[in-house]
Amino acid sequence: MINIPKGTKDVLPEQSYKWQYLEDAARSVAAAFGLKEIRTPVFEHTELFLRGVGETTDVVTKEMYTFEDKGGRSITLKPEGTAGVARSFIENGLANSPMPLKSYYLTPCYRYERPQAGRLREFHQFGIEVYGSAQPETDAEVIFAASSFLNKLGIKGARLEINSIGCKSCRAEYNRALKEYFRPHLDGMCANCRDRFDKNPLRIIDCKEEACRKITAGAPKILDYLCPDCRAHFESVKGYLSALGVEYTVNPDIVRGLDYYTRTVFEFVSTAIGAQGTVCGGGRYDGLIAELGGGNVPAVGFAAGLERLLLLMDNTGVEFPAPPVPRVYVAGMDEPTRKKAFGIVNGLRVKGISAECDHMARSVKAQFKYADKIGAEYVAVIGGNELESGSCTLKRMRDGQTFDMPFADIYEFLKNNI
RNA sequence: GCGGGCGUAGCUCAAUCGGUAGAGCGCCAGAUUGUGGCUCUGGAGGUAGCAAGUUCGAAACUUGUCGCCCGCCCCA
Repeated sequence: MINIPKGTKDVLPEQSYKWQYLEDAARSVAAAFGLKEIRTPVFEHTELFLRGVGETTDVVTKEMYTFEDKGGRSITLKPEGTAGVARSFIENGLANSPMPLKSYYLTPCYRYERPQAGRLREFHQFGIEVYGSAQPETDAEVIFAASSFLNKLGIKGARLEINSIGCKSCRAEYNRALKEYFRPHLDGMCANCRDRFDKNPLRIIDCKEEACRKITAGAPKILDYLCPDCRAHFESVKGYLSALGVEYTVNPDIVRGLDYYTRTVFEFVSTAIGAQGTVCGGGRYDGLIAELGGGNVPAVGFAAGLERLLLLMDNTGVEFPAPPVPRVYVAGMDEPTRKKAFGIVNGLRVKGISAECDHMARSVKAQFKYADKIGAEYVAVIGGNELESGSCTLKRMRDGQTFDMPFADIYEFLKNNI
């Protein structure tokens, strides 16, 4: 027996309607916000993620699915969606399209991690990317789009937390301040953070180790080190959010684990799905396009984890719309009547009505049971009498009411009886 | 990469002290000749994750291994 690879999940026929619901919601929100879909490959050159996501990040150093292809190229399955979109933006000269360029994606992503609640090795993201605008209202719009998406899904238990981690220049100053603060405490901190001290002191803020958290509590806050421009930008973003009635809390400890973020960062978090509470995360990444060899193009975006959203919805009792059912089941009895039922059903299908008939050589009674199980709205039986008269009775399963009509009228009847 | 928990039917789970495997749900068929849900009857379905070991005897005890789940880390 060969089983599914660790950290992956099958979406079975009985569950797939939930995924379709999520995806439909994503597409409809995207459409309303003027975002167009962009599809990029599932794998890219490894180099793209090294430069885009950041060589010191955990994602890059220990979580990527990297392999050499038969041509000797180093290839990596995308661990996130942004780098590929940025690459495509540059490669296709999209900087020459009318700005801002507003795009979204639905894609699987791959990270080699130990699976747990809300964390898989293959997972799916809905993300949006807006290129070209450095305006604070764009940040607010992106956050509002995320919020609208969650609302559309009926998700209530996700709290919005925002922060600003500044631009290159204020971050440099902040890093200096952090080092100054942490240096005398280094001995009491975890090995990980001692390592971060040199490579990326900002990341220490994010540490969950008890000892480190105590020390971090007194550390300087990035918000106190923002340059005037970044400060004004952050204030403006908050102002636009308030204008839209979006509730948020400023959490100065949000750092984000991907190196490309600048200025605004945000997360929608929930406590209802276990330890992996971030259901949607994003922010601004003004330096990414330049980092990847493109021009100086600012950008904002977010990514939402579809598995986590599904978990959250299931755990908080959010109702999914019922999956579609066959409008009608047509039963036959013997060779000629089964053939007639088969013809009627397929004729309806061609006209866009979902219809079903027997495939198991079952008795009429068993066909009824089956029709009931699959939720058919109406059932018709074609026997000798019906074949002769050219008409039949549709039985409405919900209440048992019956409707007589010629075969030829079934389509009209179903079309009008929603 | 590190910790903890758990592996018995498709699913959820039982089985006293070690005595040779069960229930509910689901699936299939039937309960007078052409009609669902409720009920009743019957049926199919198990290499007890796998492999060693202890024992007259292992689903149960021991070890190893694989898998899953949860947490750390990280992140969506």
